[in-house]
Amino acid sequence: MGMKGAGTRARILDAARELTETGGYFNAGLNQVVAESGAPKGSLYFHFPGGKDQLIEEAVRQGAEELAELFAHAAEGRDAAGTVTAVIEVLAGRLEGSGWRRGCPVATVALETAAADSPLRRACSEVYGSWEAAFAARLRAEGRPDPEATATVLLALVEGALLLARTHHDRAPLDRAAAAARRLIGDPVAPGRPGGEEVRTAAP
Amino acid sequence: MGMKGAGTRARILDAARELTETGGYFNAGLNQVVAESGAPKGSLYFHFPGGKDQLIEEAVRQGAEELAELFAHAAEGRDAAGTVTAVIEVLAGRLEGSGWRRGCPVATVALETAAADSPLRRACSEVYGSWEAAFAARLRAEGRPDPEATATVLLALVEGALLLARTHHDRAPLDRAAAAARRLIGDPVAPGRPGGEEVRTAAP
Amino acid sequence: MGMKGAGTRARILDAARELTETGGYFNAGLNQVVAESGAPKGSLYFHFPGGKDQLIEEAVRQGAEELAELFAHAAEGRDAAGTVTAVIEVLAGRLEGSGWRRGCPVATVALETAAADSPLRRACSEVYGSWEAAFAARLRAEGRPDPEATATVLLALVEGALLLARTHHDRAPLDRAAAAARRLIGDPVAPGRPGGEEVRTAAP
Amino acid sequence: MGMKGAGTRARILDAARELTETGGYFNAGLNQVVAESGAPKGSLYFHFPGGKDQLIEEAVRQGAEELAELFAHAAEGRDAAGTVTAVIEVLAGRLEGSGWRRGCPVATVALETAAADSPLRRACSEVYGSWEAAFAARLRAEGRPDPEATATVLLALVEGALLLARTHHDRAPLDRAAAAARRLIGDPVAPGRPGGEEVRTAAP
DNA sequence: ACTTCCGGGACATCCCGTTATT
DNA sequence: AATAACGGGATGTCCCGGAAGT
Repeated sequence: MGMKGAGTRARILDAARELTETGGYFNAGLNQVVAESGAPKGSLYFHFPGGKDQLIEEAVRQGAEELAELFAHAAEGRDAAGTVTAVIEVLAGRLEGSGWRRGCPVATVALETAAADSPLRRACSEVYGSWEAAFAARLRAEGRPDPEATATVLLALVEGALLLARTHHDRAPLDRAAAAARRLIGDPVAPGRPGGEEVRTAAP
Repeated sequence: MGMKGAGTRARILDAARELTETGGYFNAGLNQVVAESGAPKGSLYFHFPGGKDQLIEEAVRQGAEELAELFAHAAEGRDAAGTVTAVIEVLAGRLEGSGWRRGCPVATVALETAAADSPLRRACSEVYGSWEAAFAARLRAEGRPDPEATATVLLALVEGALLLARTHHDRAPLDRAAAAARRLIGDPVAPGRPGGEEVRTAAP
Repeated sequence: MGMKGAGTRARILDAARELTETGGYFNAGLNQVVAESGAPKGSLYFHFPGGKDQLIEEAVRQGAEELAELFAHAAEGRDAAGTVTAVIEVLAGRLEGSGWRRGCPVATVALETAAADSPLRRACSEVYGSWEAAFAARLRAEGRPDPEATATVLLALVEGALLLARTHHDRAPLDRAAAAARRLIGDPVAPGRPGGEEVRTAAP
Repeated sequence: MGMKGAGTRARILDAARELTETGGYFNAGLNQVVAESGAPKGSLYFHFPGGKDQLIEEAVRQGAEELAELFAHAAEGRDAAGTVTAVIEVLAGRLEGSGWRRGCPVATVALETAAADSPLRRACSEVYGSWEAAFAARLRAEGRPDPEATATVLLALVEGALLLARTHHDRAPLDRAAAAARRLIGDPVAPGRPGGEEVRTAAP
């Protein structure tokens, strides 16, 4: 593949990602993708012989990868609670700064295809699974109890808060979710005091 | 309105609600709505002169109303924590029992229209707001601190868990969310001990 | 027919006439007629069992009748040349004053149906014929030569000028047509000097 | 543009022009255009991305261009009066020979869109303006007085006569208009006698 | 490796006319 | 005399995919 071809492919993918992130699978009309990317229509099926589904799947995966890097960056030098706070802060800024367009790049497509058993739905499931795994690893490294369950809950909390914030055009749900996430994770683990009670949420 | 008309209108709305719940705004093609409801096509714009947007908005509101009644029923004779547990239990059953089709009747449309400033998005926002208010009232009645924030967080948690469960075709996220919700709400309020510390999440 | 019925019928006809005059047969959608007249839709086929064609034909005839009265009024106390001038003046005022909507109430429908052999086209032909006859009678009374041909030419001139004025959004074509019409009719007929040179258009 | 594409585009345009000429904007249903041209429906929006309005505008302009060439051909070797006579003769033949379908390719659309402020109406206005200018130039070259006004009047006369002839299914109005046009233009300009009185319509 | 163009179907919308009901 | 609701077809538009032609 020549350099020009790679550039075209990347621009197509970028346009598809943005449109998908904004409004889901059906919002990303191929004509619009072609128009916004400036690519010729014929090129689309050269670069994405699998058609629209392949294009959207790659767009979703690329958007997910972008977020994964963001998570990794937020985790540097922070414990789990700090990481979640930082991640939510970045997500809130992204969302508000884009006019409430850029939320989770996976969620809309996931819901639109949830009933089917398509590769697209499986890709979304895979992405969510990888995020959960990444966060669970982070919690496990800190010695938190039941890291898998907590990771799932934290992801659900973030996704749900993103949904509410986008719908209300108001970042408050994200801030409230951040506070709740800190409570769910619990206090910083003191050195030499491996976890076991951190998830207690109410005083005896 | 005649009896026949009311029946047709209800059937149209039912079909639209089911299709919307399954896959969002674009999944609910009007042709399909007409086909599945058995209604004559000419009647559609008689009953919904506002076109598809009016139809989908009413379908979303109807689906939301259905869930609100479910919430109200789940709350009878239970405290807040028990209510959330019961609600999630019902949602999980509904979701799994429908072949992962019936999740939140609002979420998909909310995400698809989040970027726009349409009446549809505002309707979704309104519905979420009413759910938050209902749950906040429940928490306030028990004397829980900061009931608004907690209600938002609980709704986000449920919505996010529904999203993950639908995407994974696995109810585990909902069960994990239920456990986390109980922790977030805290212990039952003892009589004579009005709230104030219930949101503490870790022992000193 | 009761009074209320007559009123409804008249309002329907008025709305149809206005819409037809503005943009022809297809511009007068029955739904719009019903909406603008405030009449119930069911009434339409009670008052006009012949359907849309009957309605539009009556609307065209009513518009034509209105103009015929206008012509008759303009002719009072004027000779033929003065009448044409006055008629064009009124038409120009009507056209400009209505935002270039009210031109000839017959022409658009006539052109739209010219190819067919429908009652509608025949009605238009009839109306034009009656206008030609009326003007020919006026010319004959003044002793002008070949009144039928001149009447046809004058009508053509007026209709063509209305068409140009409406299209250009500029009344100049009507004023130019008025001047030409005076030239075509010629000098006032002197008593005792029966016609023969009246069509001279320039002074010696 | 490939050869095949150009052919398809031309056939679409031809069908649209014929249907428009016959009965105006609404008579030219796109389905019928597609059917009569034999073009694939998908090609329509490839060749005319502006949709129906673009198609009809181009059809009107093409019909107008065809007539402009006809005028130019009729003017060769004839003075202004002879040109008008020849033009009307050709128009009458065209009209009668087509079963009263082919009149002015602009008029119907012009009237249907006269009230709006659409590009379509402006295109019609432009076409009429160019015809007036062409005829005014012809008159000016012969030294006729006030060529612009006369050109407008002649165009109005021809358009009006076409309207009447189409409506009546009778070419007489055109013949009468031709005679009147000759009178309006006046005698041939004698060499060495630059205009000033040429608009005299009757010999002393 | 890319463009033009074809292909036909689905979309939401609006059309005109009719039927039961009152 | 009028009303609510039906009935289905036509409209213009846009869709995604593939084929022909460089």
